[in-house]
Amino acid sequence: MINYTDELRRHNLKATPQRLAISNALHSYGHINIDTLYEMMLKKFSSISLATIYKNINLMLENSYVQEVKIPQNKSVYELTKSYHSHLVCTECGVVEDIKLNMIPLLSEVTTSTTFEISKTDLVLSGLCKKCQ
Amino acid sequence: MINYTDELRRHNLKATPQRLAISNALHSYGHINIDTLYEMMLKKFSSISLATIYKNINLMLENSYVQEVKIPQNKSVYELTKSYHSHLVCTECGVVEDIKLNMIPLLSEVTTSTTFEISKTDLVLSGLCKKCQ
DNA sequence: CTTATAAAGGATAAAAATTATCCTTTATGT
DNA sequence: ACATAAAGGATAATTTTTATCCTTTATAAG
Repeated sequence: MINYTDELRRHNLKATPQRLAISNALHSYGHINIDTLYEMMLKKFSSISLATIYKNINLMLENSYVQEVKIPQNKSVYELTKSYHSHLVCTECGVVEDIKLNMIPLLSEVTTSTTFEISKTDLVLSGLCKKCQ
Repeated sequence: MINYTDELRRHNLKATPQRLAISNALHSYGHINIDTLYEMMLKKFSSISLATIYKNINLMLENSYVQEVKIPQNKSVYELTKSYHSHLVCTECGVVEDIKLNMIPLLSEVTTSTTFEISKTDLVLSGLCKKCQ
């Protein structure tokens, strides 16, 4: 159980018990969708409202405290913001993993072939994890 | 106006007037979301149902006739299936462009660092297009 | 060129997902 | 300790997507 009080405040978010619990759920799961997060939260706060989950995730997104990962043919998952990385998704069991990849060569390829000024890169690699192969 | 009759049939989809129009809308727009597609279709079929749009897009996705592109902080757009490519998205005006990038080096990097067997790669590069810079 | 039939379209209801509202409670700066 | 803006909970309202039901139609076979 990490204490995320300061980290929340650093992102201009009041450190409420619900937000601390969301932070810990995100940390322990790594990646979690709204429904699962709601279920997890219900265990700690039996009367928490689903609206609270939505309001918080949206606010946390606005304040860059969490990131959304859009998963092909599935619901988005959320993660605590950390240094840049890509994602691996298992199409069988749905597990999501982080992976650090060097995007520099790709980005310079973009620079030479287009006039876009890229500021953000979202890469999701789908396939089978070890267990599901 | 391209005739997509054969192309639809090749994907086991009956060539109805509505589907031919959807095909042409996808072709002329390149990338289009559900709402815009519905608006476009209403011009040709004043009484087309939104349900028809959803049913067709879902069926076309199942039959790999179209692909979904999940856009960060926005609604998904759809495109006719074509050879593999990545996407550029302008965060200002929302325009979506295709871009061919060599993913081989990246994928071999994945192979050496993980046990995942990758079968699909979704890359979305966000930034500013020429006009919006 | 008919005809039979499975499938598609339209209208609409239902369900699912997300956001807004309103009032009570609480985190936090002073 | 207190004042206050903000957050939580309950719930309504919206929005998005899917299901249902009946009519129409694309298409394959004769």
